[in-house]
Amino acid sequence: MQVKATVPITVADIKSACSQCNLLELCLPFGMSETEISRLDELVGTRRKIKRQQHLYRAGDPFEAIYAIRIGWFKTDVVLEDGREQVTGFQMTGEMLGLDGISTETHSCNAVALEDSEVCVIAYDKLEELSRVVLGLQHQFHKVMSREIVRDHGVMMLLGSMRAEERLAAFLLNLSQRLTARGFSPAEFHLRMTRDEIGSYLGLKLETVSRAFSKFQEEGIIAVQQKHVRIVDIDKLHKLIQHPVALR
Amino acid sequence: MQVKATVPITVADIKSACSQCNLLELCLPFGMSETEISRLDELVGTRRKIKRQQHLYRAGDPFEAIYAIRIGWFKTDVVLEDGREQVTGFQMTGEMLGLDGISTETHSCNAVALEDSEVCVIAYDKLEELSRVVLGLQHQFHKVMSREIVRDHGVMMLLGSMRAEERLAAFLLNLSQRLTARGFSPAEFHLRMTRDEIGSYLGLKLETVSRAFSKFQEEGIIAVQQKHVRIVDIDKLHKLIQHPVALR
DNA sequence: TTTCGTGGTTGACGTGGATCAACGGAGGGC
DNA sequence: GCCCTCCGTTGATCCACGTCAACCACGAAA
Repeated sequence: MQVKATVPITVADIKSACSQCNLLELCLPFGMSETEISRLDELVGTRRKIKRQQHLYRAGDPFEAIYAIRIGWFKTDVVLEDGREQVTGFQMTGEMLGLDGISTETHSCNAVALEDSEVCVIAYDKLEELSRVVLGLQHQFHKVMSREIVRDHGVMMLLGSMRAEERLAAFLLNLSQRLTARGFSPAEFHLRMTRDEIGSYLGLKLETVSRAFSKFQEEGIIAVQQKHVRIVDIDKLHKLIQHPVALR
Repeated sequence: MQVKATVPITVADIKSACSQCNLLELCLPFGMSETEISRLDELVGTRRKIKRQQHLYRAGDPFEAIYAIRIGWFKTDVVLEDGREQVTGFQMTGEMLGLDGISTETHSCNAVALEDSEVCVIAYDKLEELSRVVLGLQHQFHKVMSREIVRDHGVMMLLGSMRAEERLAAFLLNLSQRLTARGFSPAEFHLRMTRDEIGSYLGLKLETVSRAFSKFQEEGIIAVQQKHVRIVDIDKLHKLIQHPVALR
């Protein structure tokens, strides 16, 4: 194992998460001043590695912390008594998990790693405490929660008012946009989730998702092979949503 | 909804909103101490009356305040460029509106009064400021936002995984439960929204909503007449969700 | 290398809810 | 009072997506 240059790894490095982290502009510290961010370092107590398919938390677990994803992908889902599962979101680097737990002090959904991942553990009581003194933190945390609410409304729109192909188009555009913000290619990526999980998220059956992928491919909009997707014609993708196939 | 006896309105009543308000245990001050609540009175600057069908705010409006409903009913919705509308929620007395605006400092949805209504205007900068010193306020505000996220996940479940009759059953049970919490009859109420609006919320067409109402009536689960609903057999309503008609 | 299991694709067919259409009833405005 | 508009109901028909089933691709384990 080689270490970059000759900087010794100290306890400080491990502890001082935020100020050293390259996810600044994607994560909770976004928009905060340098001095504010340096105060955040006391916030992230631990990091936690989660292997693929393992739970970060489960519905019913007592709520203690929220999590910022450092590396990897997660899905969150809720499950009905009869076993029906609804995926409520896919989260990637820099995004927050666990906000659902604040309301009842118990998590109300499951968070599962889609690949080997790592999260920063942010003790909630510490966050409340610190956000009383670090103004930027309070503000940014509220924004993060609000953004989640807005995102959820978008998903409702998708589930309540769009047809299968529009939903998939919206899904792909959303992924592309979030990957771009993280410096990845906007046009080419690997899906971390199965067709079944995409279907659950989009309110469709996996066969319908698969057929929509194939249709897009036939029409020269994307190139798919299993989990690998390349967006060939992003305009067409946009138009699919703006001008639905059937005028209704 | 019945109106409480007519108490003369004084200036004190108007200014000292929270400590005098009978919505304490439903609204933002929930769980706060008496001294904490008395500090909230400086928070609610104004009240605002909104007539039926009028907007409290519109998508695109600059965000300045959140709102607590004192009297009345609202719906929130998002509208796509092509005109498709998705109702994202129905809000009643004691519930909060405007949380969507925090993330971008611009409202992302419309809030429309379903009947003549009145809200408490809570300036957001004041809220942030005060929640730094009043611990209970900070905590409660976070809970309110988190609860909204959890509620949204429930709607996703509904839209993504339930069939038409289950959706309507879940909707009616949810209304019943919220009305009960406000001291109204759990079994008999007036809907403030049209079939079309219910349909938009539930991801169904108004005809489907109407048919589901009729079906429930035939089966002796409810009695409906236009907007008046009486739940006759609440157990059957619960079972409709727990044991969906078709085993799948 | 083969086998096995999981995940993805594709076709044939069924159906729940959308669409189209006609009508009836309630309530507000005058 | 009457009109007019909006809203709700119900029936007939259609179609987007679900269901069922067969098969294929890929990666891990043996």
